[in-house]
Amino acid sequence: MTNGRIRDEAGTASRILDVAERLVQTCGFNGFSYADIAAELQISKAALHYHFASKAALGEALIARYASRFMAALASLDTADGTARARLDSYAGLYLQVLRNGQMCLCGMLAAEYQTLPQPMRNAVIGFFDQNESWLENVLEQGRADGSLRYAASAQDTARMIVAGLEGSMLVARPYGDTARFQAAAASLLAGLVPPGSEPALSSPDPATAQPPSHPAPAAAGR
Amino acid sequence: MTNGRIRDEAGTASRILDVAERLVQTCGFNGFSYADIAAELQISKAALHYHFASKAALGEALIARYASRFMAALASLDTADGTARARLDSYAGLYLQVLRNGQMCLCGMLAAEYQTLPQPMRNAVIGFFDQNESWLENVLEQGRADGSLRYAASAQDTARMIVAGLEGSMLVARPYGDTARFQAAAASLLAGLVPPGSEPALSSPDPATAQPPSHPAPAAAGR
DNA sequence: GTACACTTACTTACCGATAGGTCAGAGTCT
DNA sequence: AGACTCTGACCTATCGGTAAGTAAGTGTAC
Repeated sequence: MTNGRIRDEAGTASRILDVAERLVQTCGFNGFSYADIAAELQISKAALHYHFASKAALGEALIARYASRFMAALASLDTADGTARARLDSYAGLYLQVLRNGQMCLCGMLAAEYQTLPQPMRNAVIGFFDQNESWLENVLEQGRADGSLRYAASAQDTARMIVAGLEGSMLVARPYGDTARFQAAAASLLAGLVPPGSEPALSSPDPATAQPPSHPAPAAAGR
Repeated sequence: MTNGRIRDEAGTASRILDVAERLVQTCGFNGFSYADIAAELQISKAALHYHFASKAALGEALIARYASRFMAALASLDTADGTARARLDSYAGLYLQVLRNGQMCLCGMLAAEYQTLPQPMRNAVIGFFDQNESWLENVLEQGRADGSLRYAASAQDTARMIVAGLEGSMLVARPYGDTARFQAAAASLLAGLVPPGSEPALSSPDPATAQPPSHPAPAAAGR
């Protein structure tokens, strides 16, 4: 009612992005087709091409939106008060949220498929990691200042280690369908950054509430 | 001359595995086709189906051979004397060797594509990680005994953190085409496991010999 | 030792399904 | 009328996989 849209007020383009994003994060960029999106949205493949001329263009839009949202989430972490260490935990929590949906980080997935991606997508993936890294560098330096974090290597190397460690924790935990696995790995990872005599970093998986590993059949639907 | 083979003494099946392995580690299981292998070996696609009835069967054989070789490498690390810490460094070195070829760990790549894999391949991927984890657990416990390693969490959680951290370091470093990035992340990762007042873990990248990042064009050929 | 049966390791030709993509036009809104 | 959004029909290329055939080697009987 707010506007004259026929279909949905959500906007077809953004609904396409929603579906495509989920598919990439679940099956990879080479693991789905325009037909899959069209079927799910019950529109024609040609309609997809109207909104996104090519799959490569869709991919670019996908990364752009994902990165913009992710950076917005990081900016919102910056406004909340608390130690750098707390922000680092929240950062890991962002990854956990994605994994809870049975999904991989969009850019982590695309990093695996990097060699098969068109150049503009490659650049965007690199850009995403660069932005994460520089945000983390900032947090790490603040953590060194406020005493909530302690690390021997440079802030840059440590930031790279954190990005890599969290991406890898998602990558490996997802096949097991076990978020506790991610939490344990992440906690163990960040434990190396905590001054001695401090409480554990990321909340360790509570055996009472943690979902048990669903080894044969993880969350998301296969194909 | 040793036998009556016409083609090559290497054996067609193993040459198929060689090419397929490289393709999976570079482009992913969904990123190459039987035609790619056939073209490279200059044989027909049907010949591939003679040796491996389906792509799924090829994938299973691929993981089996990769895992068997990897475990053999781990066993050989066990025979060499030295601290647990040294074996941990060598373990990270195995990953580095793969990355130097511009490749991802086979099972790390397949973990990303997990949702699209046939069930037997899924089981094999899980098995690979389980084997790595238990080998690492062993090393970690020995390291605690011989005093060369120190970690707060359980050996199991720490082992999972190491697998995840190294896989993630490969995943992220590869798009940058920069092995130094991997080395820095791995060193920073393992630094958390080293008793205070000890030399750094994995040899940090030497600025003199390290290859510079090849941002626009990494090593392997695109498609 | 040579004829015959059988196996191995392929090839050529082809299949139906699906991939990403194009194009002319129809329906709807302002 | 014109812009916007979308459909149906269609295109070519490629996907994994199959059927039938063949050249060369192996094993066995006589």
